[in-house]
Amino acid sequence: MNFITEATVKAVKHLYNTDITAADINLQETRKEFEGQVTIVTFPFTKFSKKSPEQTGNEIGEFIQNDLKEVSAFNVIKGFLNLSITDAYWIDQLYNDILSKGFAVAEPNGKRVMVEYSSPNTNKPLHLGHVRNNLLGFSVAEILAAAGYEVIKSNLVNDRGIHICKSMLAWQRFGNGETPESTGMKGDHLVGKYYVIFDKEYKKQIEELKAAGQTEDEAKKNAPIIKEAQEMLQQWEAGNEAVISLWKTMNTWVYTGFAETYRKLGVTFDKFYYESDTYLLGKDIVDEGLEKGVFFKKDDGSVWIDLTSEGLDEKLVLRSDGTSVYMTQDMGTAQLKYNDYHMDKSIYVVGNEQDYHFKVLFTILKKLGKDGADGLYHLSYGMVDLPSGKMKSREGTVVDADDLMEEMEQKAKEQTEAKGKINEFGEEEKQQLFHMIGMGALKYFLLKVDPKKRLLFDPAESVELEGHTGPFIQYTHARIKSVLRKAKITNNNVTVDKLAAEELDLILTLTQFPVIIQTAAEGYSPAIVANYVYELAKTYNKFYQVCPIIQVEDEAVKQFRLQLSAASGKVINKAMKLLGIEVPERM
RNA sequence: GCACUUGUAGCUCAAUUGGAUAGAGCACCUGACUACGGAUCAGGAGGUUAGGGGUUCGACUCCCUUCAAGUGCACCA
Repeated sequence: MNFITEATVKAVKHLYNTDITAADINLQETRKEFEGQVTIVTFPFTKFSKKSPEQTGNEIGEFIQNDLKEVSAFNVIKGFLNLSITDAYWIDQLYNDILSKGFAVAEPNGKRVMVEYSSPNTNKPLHLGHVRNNLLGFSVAEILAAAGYEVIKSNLVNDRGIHICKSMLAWQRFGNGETPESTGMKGDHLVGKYYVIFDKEYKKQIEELKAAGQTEDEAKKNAPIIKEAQEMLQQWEAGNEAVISLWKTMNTWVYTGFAETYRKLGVTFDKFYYESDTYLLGKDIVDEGLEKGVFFKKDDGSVWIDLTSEGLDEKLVLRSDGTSVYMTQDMGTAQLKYNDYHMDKSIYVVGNEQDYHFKVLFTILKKLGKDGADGLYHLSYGMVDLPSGKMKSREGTVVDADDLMEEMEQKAKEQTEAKGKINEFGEEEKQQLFHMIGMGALKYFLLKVDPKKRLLFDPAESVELEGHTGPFIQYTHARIKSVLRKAKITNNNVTVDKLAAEELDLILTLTQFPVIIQTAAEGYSPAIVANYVYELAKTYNKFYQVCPIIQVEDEAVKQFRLQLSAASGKVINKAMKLLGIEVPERM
């Protein structure tokens, strides 16, 4: 729509002798109830036109209509100038833009971005909250790549700390040598089982101590099992061979399990960082900060930064005993990542309970004048709630990722078999399809909501395959493919005299796709893509209902509609790919 | 208590970033196929955009305020 903007700039210059830029022009799609396809909001121009909005609109409209052969008519309603663009222009858009190879393929913008997501703890399996994180991270990475960035997907694995020692200790104590092989359990689930066992035992001991007269706080500190876990952590840090060996063994179980979950989720990573490697980093940055006067040292030796002038608090960056805290580590890891990749932007996909932490971290790095500090962004997302309330691991109300995916596939299987359209599929082909549909439902359900909002996960609604869902869009794709199987495209450039309203709508929607990608990339929001592709599928279905394709007699019209269908299928496929969702040929 | 986030139809979500009469899906009613795929389409009903003020040609969107929900405010990660 650049040519409209240019003509508007020209019109304003000519009529009112005022220079404006493209940014001053508010272009939007014309609302359905009015004539035209493109609308210019002319209220802002009245400042220098010194005329009523209507008169201003008419003058600009007249100028543009004379200036551009593509503009066939215009009308003005209040401060809205609606332009009608010729069918010939839209048909040309279909062939030379939408159906061209380069459509919605952004030029590389020469910028590199890292998206860090997933970042699991290695003491328990992934749950629904992680699923939201993983899908968001993966999709944002795809969208950024489509918008022209070079993308590195990274995963910072939290593989050390007291929580890991808890699982290790409980396994040592109560495990009887169980392994994933001996039990047939997925490794991450097995380790998670012992994390739960630890917690049970810990609670039991707390109760015992309380019964013996200790306060809650005392009991929590003095329970023998927690002391043992702490001791184990110290041994781990001291490099005790037996502890390290157990740690390696159990972590390997977990990684094998995670790899399976990631594979099913369809997410991938280019680079893994491990906290066992990075937890000591950042101390040199503390020194640097002290030198630069950004940090200060208290009498007890602890190091702080004063952020009260930024509206934040004082924050500890190094303990009085010289050991690191979370912040120290994250400063060091940020530096490490930057040294590795020199990226222009660095996205952290982390839940919104850490908003404050990242605000502080980014402020510190900026104050230190670190390279890349301006490109830091916390993609903060809301928690996932269940209809019964919050997910709590200790109360066993978490939704396990593996179980969830299994259920979704099962539901997809039932529904698909009931339709009976894929009876000739082989067994493996069927399984793939069920997985595709089940995951399509799950992914779409989680991604269609604005990331920053809390998400209510209603299991009954999530397995729904009708309405505003992933399978609805997949179905539309399968339907298009079915049409294209039955009638072949033989003419690649056929034209028609006049477009039906539904055809025009469809082309208009299709042309928006590149803009949608850019908007989604700027806002780090898969939801924008998700809502767009739903709109597109609906628009296609409407077209499909009203406009016969194969049955139409006029061969030119038939060919044109086939092309339009092919274009729709292509864009649906691409858009869904940005969400990490596959679309089937039939279902 | 302080800070941040959120609040839109009965429910789950949109709204081109300040634009026209706030749109979809689910649920509820009414219609459309012996088929170009009905996992679809057309229509009906459903709203004081949490409440109240303000800013302006124009406010779900910006500002102030009240209310409600969530999260954070460790020498934990």
